[in-house]
Amino acid sequence: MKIGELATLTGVSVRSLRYYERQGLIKPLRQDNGYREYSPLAVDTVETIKLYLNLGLSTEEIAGFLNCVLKNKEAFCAEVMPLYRSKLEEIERQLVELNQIKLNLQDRMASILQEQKNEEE
Amino acid sequence: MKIGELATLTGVSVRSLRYYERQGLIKPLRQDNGYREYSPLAVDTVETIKLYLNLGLSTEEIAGFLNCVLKNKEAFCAEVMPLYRSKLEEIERQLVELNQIKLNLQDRMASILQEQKNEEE
DNA sequence: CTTGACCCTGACACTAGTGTCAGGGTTTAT
DNA sequence: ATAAACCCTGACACTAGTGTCAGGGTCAAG
Repeated sequence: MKIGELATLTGVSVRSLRYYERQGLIKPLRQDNGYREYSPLAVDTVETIKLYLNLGLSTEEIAGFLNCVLKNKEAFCAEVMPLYRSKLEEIERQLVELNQIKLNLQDRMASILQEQKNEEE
Repeated sequence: MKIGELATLTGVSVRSLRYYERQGLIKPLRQDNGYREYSPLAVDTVETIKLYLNLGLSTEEIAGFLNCVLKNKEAFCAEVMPLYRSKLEEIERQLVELNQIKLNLQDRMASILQEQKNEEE
């Protein structure tokens, strides 16, 4: 199939499909006229890419194990687990940071409200 | 004082001080030789900028109320509260999203571990 | 045989703050 | 008077994925 068809089937833009190719995630054949020719399996590949992107992995990270997970169970691919671990740590760091900001914001909002209440008297 | 001195006093890089100026946050005078000349009050200004940056506000947002909060109590500046509210909402959206990713990651990690345990048998 | 829909590559823009370099001027202390 | 340390502006890089445009080729239906 051609790129537009794959885009429609997967909900991923043509632009992004070309980007994934450049990142080494998917390697379509080429027709004589230069058009990309995707196998029907490419739909699975793209769905898999979407799944990992939604887990916060980058295309570069995904490139490191995509071939493996397309052919095997995830548990078989040794690259995956360390990546999940470090990604989880990263997420947790971000959660801590965001929660701190949230608390600070709430403190300051409470102070303002209190201040305004005092003014009214 | 000159920019290097202000940088040392505040812990903010010279580069960033120039950036804050371009963003309209601070307006030093100029000496005859073109050097920026900061008043001692600039230290407070920069500390205030740091405080708001740490709350997740952008330089552009800070520019909208910095003059006011430098001269008044924060509660006096009407621009601040709506900004805090929308920033808090944004933070909460991000927290939800990150927590979802975290749960998904943990699920997948658990699946892999379970799978590997099954393999051992 | 022409029009519209599709495809190609390459490139710039965007976020937002910071690092860093080039190329050049000034000041301060030796 | 020279070297070190400081200042100036302007510009590119970086993240990471996507939008979008330019300029051009291809294909299918009328």
